[in-house]
Amino acid sequence: MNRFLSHATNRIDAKGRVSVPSMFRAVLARSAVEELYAWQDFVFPAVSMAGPEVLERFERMIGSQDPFSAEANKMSLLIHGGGVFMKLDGEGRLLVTDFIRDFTGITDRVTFAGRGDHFQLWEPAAFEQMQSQARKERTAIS
Amino acid sequence: MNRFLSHATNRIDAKGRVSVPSMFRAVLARSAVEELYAWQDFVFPAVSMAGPEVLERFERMIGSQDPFSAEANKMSLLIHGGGVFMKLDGEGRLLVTDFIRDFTGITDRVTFAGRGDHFQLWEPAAFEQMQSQARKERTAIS
DNA sequence: GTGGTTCCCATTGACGCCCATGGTGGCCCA
DNA sequence: TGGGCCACCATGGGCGTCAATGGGAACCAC
Repeated sequence: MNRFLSHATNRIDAKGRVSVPSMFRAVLARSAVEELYAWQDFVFPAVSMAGPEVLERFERMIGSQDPFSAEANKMSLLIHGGGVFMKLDGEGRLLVTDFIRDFTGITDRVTFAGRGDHFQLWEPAAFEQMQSQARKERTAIS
Repeated sequence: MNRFLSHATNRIDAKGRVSVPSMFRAVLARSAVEELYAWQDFVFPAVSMAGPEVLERFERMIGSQDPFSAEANKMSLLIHGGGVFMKLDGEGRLLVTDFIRDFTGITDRVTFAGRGDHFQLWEPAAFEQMQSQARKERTAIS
């Protein structure tokens, strides 16, 4: 099963690096992903990461629209302006840049959360809160 | 991946220069772009930049239209009248001219935003605001 | 000349690449 | 089943390189 599952919280070191959980790195390795596409989530204060094929999927969505429309322009503002390629160092760590910090509120610890075909970086408290919130709403439904 | 991605904010120095993020310069170098074509975005208060091939693409679009139509006329006004060539100095900086300042409202800092096949210069607060607005409107994406 | 550019060079801090260490869990073997 | 060994993962830090920024001086145009 090649999915991103579960969640874990790791510490950011003095140089601003954090280890990606080995479980997630294993999924990436199986898909032979070298470079990660990271984007600022469209709903939550979290940064999502996956292989470059996700970006291509997003770009196909834009491609189906009038390239000069305000709609396509705004969408590109999010997936291009709000996205970036990242790569891990030799030890499987990534640098927590301002691009990530400003959007998520992350300071010294990161919660990695699996989301199936991608995973996300959260500020630990924000993740806690979002998760219990989702649980509440879910029980209301059923 | 040869795309303009992500966003970053740099300071304008006393001479009115600003460094183009190295990530973007790398993309330009890979395409062997020497001279940049800059134009005013059709929707937002931002100045876009890319290699000259983008101008040629625009011109082909005009060429395929009735040369006496109001559409072709307006288009030419935007891409020719609203466009200019620029080049970077030895350190990869560009001069922030009045052409750029007047249209974008940029004063002392510039936010560079990747847009796939080109990148843009924004007044930092305006970018921030536009992006978060786009995010609110487009929650349907993911 | 005067103002605005362009071409160099200097500085400082950030980042990439490597190697080191400690802690934990799994596994093997007696 | 208890002990011990080993592999792997998270984390720390050194050091060389590069990017972003600042500023001097030559150069050009009006």
